[in-house]
Amino acid sequence: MKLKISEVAELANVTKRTVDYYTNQGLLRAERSASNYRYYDREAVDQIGVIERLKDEKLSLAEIKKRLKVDQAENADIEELKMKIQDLEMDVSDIMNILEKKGLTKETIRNNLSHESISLMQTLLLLLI
Amino acid sequence: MKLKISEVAELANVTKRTVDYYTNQGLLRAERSASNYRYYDREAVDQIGVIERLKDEKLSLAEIKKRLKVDQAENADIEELKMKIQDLEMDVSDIMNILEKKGLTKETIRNNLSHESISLMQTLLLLLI
DNA sequence: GGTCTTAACCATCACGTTATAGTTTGGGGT
DNA sequence: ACCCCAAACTATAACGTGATGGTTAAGACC
Repeated sequence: MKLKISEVAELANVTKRTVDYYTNQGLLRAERSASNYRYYDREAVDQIGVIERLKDEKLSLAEIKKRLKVDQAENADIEELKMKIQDLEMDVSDIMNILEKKGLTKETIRNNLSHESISLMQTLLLLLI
Repeated sequence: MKLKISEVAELANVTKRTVDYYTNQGLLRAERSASNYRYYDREAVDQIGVIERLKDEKLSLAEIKKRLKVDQAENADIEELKMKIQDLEMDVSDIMNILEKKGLTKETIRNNLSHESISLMQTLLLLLI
């Protein structure tokens, strides 16, 4: 039998809000009923235990999520990477097209691009060149 | 002169958290400094006033956002650009995540990334920095 | 005027909280 | 057994909160 959010929360010794948050962040998976209720299976309780332990080791939820993804998706990394890079190429050329057609300013662009993204791109280029 | 978040908040009679939230939800636009600080122009203060008034009429922020978007539909280009750039950001961070997780080599990456794409990214960065 | 320190500020994370609106369920009556 | 209802549960929105880790700006000192 599947568990509702408060049952999961109690069994895992966390609050409902925590289960809610983890679910929204994609660290926990839940079925949805027709009425949009979440239903978890028992495995979720253990999963929360793992998450809490990793948190004690100062990992952020984002990092924990990555680690969990690795455990479960182990493989198709390079295929994924290939596809991501294709997407990236398309995005970049789209952007450049827009930049050429419209006379948008440097500021307009920078205001819409997060600084993390810029530094990520820089890092990527540094790795490659 | 541009305003910082707490200045906007005080002038508009809302909390910083509210300004933060509206900004994240895309109801308010802010420039970002190199250090990632948000800088608003005074128009933002009035904008918040409009939002609060619409909230009194029981509109949700999502609905308010749509209404504001219509008002400034002239900015379709920028919206398009924004979305493209968001896609780009996601792609880049995805790629970096994979790069961090796996010990993929420079060669593996370069083999999957076209030469044109690299130079496009370089151009983009040159425009911005 | 330059440098150095420190208090005040800022961004983000990981939830907490309150309000609203919809859902499920254990009775109670018939 | 079937219908009705209130109590308990649920999802989501819109912030609030405390911790953490950077940033900026205003003096103090040289």
